[in-house]
Amino acid sequence: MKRKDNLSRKFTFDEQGLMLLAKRLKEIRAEKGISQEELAYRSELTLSQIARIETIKTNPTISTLFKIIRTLEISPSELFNFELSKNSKE
Amino acid sequence: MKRKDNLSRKFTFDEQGLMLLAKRLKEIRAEKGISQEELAYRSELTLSQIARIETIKTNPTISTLFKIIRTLEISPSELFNFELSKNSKE
DNA sequence: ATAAATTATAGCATATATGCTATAATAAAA
DNA sequence: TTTTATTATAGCATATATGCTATAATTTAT
Repeated sequence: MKRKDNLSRKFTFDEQGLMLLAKRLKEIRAEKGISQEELAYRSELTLSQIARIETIKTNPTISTLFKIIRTLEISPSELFNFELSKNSKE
Repeated sequence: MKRKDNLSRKFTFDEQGLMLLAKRLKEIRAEKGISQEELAYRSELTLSQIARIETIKTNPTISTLFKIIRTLEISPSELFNFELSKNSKE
């Protein structure tokens, strides 16, 4: 069988960052007064994906976020207007 | 069989945004004088993934970028310090 | 209180991100 | 030029992102 003893292989899921991102997205979406559904529609994403991002159920790709950024007519820096702690592991 | 006529289902790959991101990452990495390999090591990512990002071969997840941001000791806004055109499709 | 709108969950299918391991191609240094 | 370091490619395996479709839960409006 030789399954490759690669059990440690793990993908990243940065809770802290994702949490801050979710918060920021909710804020901006609220400011603009647009529903998840409308954001999804205008961004050509699905409602479920927007909801997943805001509830921290997914680790979105940057392209997905770029779509949202374009729809909200903000600059990337605005969505990422928060700080990460030095080391999430501590 | 009923394969579900879902041939239009497409994932996002925002060339323009990914290109700007790659450029920005290279810039910052150069400023800090750190090699792809060292960045990979310190970020707990692989060299191949860093290279893929810089050569626009992948659409990284935001958590992967957060790891890089932490390693470079910058704020998220610094890596995303660029503008996207209104609509990438035009 | 009830209807309507919005947000959150869920499960399945497919596309893709990432790790891992080599190797190749380039660039920098000797 | 010949090493040496750095960047770029490649292929396979596994984990996960996302679409799609319902439905449930929650919030807001009437």
